[in-house]
Amino acid sequence: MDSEDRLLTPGEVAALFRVDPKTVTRWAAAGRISSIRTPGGHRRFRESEVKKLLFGERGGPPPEQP
Amino acid sequence: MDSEDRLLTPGEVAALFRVDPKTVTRWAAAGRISSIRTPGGHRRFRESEVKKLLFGERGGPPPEQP
DNA sequence: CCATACTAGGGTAATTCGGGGC
DNA sequence: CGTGTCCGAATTACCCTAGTAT
Repeated sequence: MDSEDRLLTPGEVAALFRVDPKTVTRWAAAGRISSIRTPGGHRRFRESEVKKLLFGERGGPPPEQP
Repeated sequence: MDSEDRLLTPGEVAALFRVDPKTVTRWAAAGRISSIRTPGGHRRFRESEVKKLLFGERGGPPPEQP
């Protein structure tokens, strides 16, 4: 019952996708990924959303639910 | 109808935004978030205010309204 | 009153933001 | 069209000690 969506920083997401943090920011600006902004203007991304995109939602996601 | 504004500590708010507790304190100092001070000088934040900022953007707020 | 966890404050390093151009 | 890199500016993260909260 862990429905807690951890928030990741642009650098974290960029490291997962092997891209530049700036590219992640572009995805958020293009609306391709949900983004939460801090009062300071920095973006945070949901780990669930990122993981879903990482697996392309197709091919065979890791069965984390025995 | 829950008008109960629970008070959160800087650490709680920081965990929600995935930032450092010091950063939350800085937001209060900058007037970006309402802060209540304890007689000792520690800050407390309203859960309603924090959640409003958390979902101020778009993403998918879980409406827990049974 | 004692003990533990957390917070305030200042200062410095790292990261992120925004736009522009290739 | 999308990505990586440049710049300057802003925001955030981690270091420390002392005081507060429970």
